[in-house]
Amino acid sequence: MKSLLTKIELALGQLSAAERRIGEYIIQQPDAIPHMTTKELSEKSGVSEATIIRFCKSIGMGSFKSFKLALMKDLALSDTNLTDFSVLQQKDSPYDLFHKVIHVNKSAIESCADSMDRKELMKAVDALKAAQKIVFFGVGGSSTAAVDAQYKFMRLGYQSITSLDFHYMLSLIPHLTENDVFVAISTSGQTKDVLELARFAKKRGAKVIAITNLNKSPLYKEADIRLCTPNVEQDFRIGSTSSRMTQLTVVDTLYMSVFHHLGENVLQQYYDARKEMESLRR
Amino acid sequence: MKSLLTKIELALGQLSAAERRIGEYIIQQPDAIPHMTTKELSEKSGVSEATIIRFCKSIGMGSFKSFKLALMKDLALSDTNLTDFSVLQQKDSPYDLFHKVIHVNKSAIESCADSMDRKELMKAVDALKAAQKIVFFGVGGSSTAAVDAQYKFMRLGYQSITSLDFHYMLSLIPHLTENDVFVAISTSGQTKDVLELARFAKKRGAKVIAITNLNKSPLYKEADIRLCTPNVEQDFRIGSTSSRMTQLTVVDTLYMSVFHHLGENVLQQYYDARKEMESLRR
DNA sequence: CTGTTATTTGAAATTAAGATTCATAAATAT
DNA sequence: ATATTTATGAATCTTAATTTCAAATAACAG
Repeated sequence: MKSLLTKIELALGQLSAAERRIGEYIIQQPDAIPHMTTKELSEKSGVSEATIIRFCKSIGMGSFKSFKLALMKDLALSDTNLTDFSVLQQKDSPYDLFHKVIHVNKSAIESCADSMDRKELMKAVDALKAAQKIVFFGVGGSSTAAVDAQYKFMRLGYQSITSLDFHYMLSLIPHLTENDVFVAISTSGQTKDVLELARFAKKRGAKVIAITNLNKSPLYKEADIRLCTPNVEQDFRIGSTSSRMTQLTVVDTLYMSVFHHLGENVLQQYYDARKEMESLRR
Repeated sequence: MKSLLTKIELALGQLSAAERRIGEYIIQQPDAIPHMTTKELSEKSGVSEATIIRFCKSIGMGSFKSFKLALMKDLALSDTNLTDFSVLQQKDSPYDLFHKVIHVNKSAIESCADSMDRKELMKAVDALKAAQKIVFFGVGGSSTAAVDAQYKFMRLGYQSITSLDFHYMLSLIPHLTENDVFVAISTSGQTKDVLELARFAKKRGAKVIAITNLNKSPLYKEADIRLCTPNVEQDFRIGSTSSRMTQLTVVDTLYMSVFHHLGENVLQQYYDARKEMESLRR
């Protein structure tokens, strides 16, 4: 069966100038169409609303609504949503951007599967399970993952530490031993602060786990255990948005694995205690 | 994973009389709904159109349209039910868990589209654009989003503030004015600390934006602007993993929208300055 | 009880989306 | 050069979705 998009492509020749404009626009950004209105689409593609309705009829759809539905079904099936999405259009409204963000974040997470090494992951989980102290460190965009990880492992009963302050860390690391784990988070693997602290921690005998892009960076080379995030396009406009999603996915995995090993009762304790605290407050 | 219909069935108890009527009608004739208009459905189920809209919000859908779409997807998928994922198997290896986490996170982000209201989003972006100070607050799992947001808006040149410390916030809020924005982040919308600070900020005249689940929580009701996250299944074992992903997606959208408005040069400045700092250090 | 407040609800009004009409301009044929 | 067809968008109309508002009812405090 021919996909709707192929059909449009073939039809392009037969269409009038304005209708062709719409067709081309749709082929470029098929994922964006289903949540658009005729008005939006008309503005973005530079034709009138009337022409859009005519376009739908031209390619054999009874109404704009049917067209959107058909397109949606099509996209869901063919999974062509890998269409390069990078371009931000000048006229994008917040709602457009919202859908683009959803798409970018989803595909970032999806591509996590490619870069992860099964054995390294297992090693990391084993190390964390056995750890006495766990220290997380990341700066800039990567601090989000560090903070999140710290919180999650604290909930599991670990002595779990993080700070954004380099000097705080400098004072902390001397107390690490070979029973402890230092988790260094850096997308590029080249961030000076992270690298230096990781080296320091390693010198103290702690196991160093790196959550970093799959590449030949210093951090990648020097870590004991490497949990790799995919090299998602680092658009400086989008910032670290995508890489943060991948880092968090790795963190979630570590958390789930350790939690799964410890058993449910651990968290139950946490919740019971928390409830009590809640009732005490004020 | 729970189907939309199961979700409705479970919600029946909580709903008001009229809303329950709709719910029951939908459960009886699910296939018929996607083609109906609010008017038709209101006639058939014997309630007003307004109640139908309210029903959609009650079960966590941003609009009647989103509801119909979600229902359609649900019905289409019900046969091809993928790996039932909800249960964690005893023998799951870290690598298995990794793939489950990927799946859960992806679908959480996907369902963001259902609960977001286009107009509220626009209002939020406008408010942020015009803001003098922006304060983010979230505790527990939601602190991650607050920290991330604070960082992102700082990069855009805003006076952007967050802290985990309730008392720090208490000292900060008196200085807010009607030119400022307070962003309250809470999945449940019932967290005491968040709620109290949001009220306080509102009293000071600041605009209150809530990033919270679509439900009838106090925070939802009292906020000036509501950015709703979907009611993803809250398994206490998985923790706030999914809801954090949805919160971050909302934050990303706000960031992208404001950035897109300000123009690229803003961030360029930030990067230039940062490079210089880097070279100065040590 | 009684007055007060919150909740539920549908009628009516508003807003937004989609489809149609019609005048105009360009292309083509005669 | 004139008539005829075709393509197009502005304005209009129609329908659908959403919000507002006021009445009715339920819950509650004094």
